[in-house]
Amino acid sequence: MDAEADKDGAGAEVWGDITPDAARRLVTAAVHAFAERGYHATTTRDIAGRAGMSPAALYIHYKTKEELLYQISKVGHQRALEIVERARDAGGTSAERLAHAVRSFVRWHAEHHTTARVVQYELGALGEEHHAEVIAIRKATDGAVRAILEDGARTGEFDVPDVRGATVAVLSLCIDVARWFNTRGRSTPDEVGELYAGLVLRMVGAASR
Amino acid sequence: MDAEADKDGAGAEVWGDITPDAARRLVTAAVHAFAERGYHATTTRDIAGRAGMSPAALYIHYKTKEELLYQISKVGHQRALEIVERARDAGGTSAERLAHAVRSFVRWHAEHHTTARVVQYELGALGEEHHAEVIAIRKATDGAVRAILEDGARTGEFDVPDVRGATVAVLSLCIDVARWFNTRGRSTPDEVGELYAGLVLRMVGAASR
DNA sequence: ACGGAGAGTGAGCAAGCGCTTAGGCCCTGT
DNA sequence: ACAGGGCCTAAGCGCTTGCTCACTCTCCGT
Repeated sequence: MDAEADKDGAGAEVWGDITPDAARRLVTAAVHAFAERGYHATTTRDIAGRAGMSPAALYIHYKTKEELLYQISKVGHQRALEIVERARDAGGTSAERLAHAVRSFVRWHAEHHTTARVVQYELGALGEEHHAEVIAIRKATDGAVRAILEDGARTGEFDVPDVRGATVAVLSLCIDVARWFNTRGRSTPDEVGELYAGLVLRMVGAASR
Repeated sequence: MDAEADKDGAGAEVWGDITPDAARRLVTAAVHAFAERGYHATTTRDIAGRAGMSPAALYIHYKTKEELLYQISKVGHQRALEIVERARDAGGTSAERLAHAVRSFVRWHAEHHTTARVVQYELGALGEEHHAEVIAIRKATDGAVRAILEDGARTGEFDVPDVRGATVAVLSLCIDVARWFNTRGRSTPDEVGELYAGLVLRMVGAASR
């Protein structure tokens, strides 16, 4: 837990290391615009305007509008993958690792719900090659969660007859947080993460231990 | 279970009673186009083309492209609401009613995943008034699920400390089916409904009874 | 002092957008 | 026989879109 306090979920600890300054402003502007209206309803003029520059300036830093989406989608997917891989490779019981995965994955989707919304719901707007690249990262994420569930099922720690189906359900539950979460709601990202970790442990039959 | 066999989920038992014939063809064409590419990326020419008519013909049956989305969104939301209300008002224990709700709600989202995708993920493209109308239906859906959970929590049938949070999680899990389900996948709508009903019962602590 | 690279702008192009208009075909009631 | 409404099309209007171009400004090494 380092420096954050990111009011709207599209902030520094995700895009902080992009240079030059104008390129970073463009990315965060695009994240907000894409999350609010969707990729296709966002104009390059809108992005440039939010970043405080003229429409033409966008093309100095990015070749096309789609490349801007690609940058957001790729980095976002990589961050999400790192989170579940860290949980998969952590120590402890399968239940602890699953709880860790859900807690941090959900917290990321809530905290960065603006970015996450673009990452999870705008990938259909990517070009063919970029789309395939992102799908590969998603498969790895799916694999990491499934690995935890398989471990727990094998050791008898979980009661999961359909590992593949349960994997889909767990990921589904977490991803959908990006759709409904908003900062003006009742719960904090930490609270949602904690609640969801508990719900998922019950789902896989690990709560009574 | 009446006449169905709806190959792609945008079919007869949802839009079958729209007249005249051309209007129905336009709606189903729009459902497919919106689900595939999203509302903003779909052109009126594309919709008309899929329906086998000229672009201008669209405006004989619908005032605007947005009104087409509104029709789809409103009818779809109403159908979804009916499903959970029927489960809420059914007889049996809270667990039976919850299982019924999840099973049929999930099955609907899987069977009509094309329609459901538009219903669940394109409502942001609606105009202000239409959006408000649809949000009201969604609140009613949320209320119906919460009512079942509250019943079970009051009678001690469920173990749910946070009813509001659990309601969000249950609905979230069901809705997200529309995003990932496809007919070329491993599971049928019935199978996913059954699996999810079981997972949700465990989530609310009702499985061990 | 000054040439060249990097970063930015104002104007605007070609294409595509949602939607309208003028007119034609065909069915129906009288 | 024929007026009138319902349904449809070809053509196209006004506008916005993603993106480009010619150009300017500022900074920096020599």
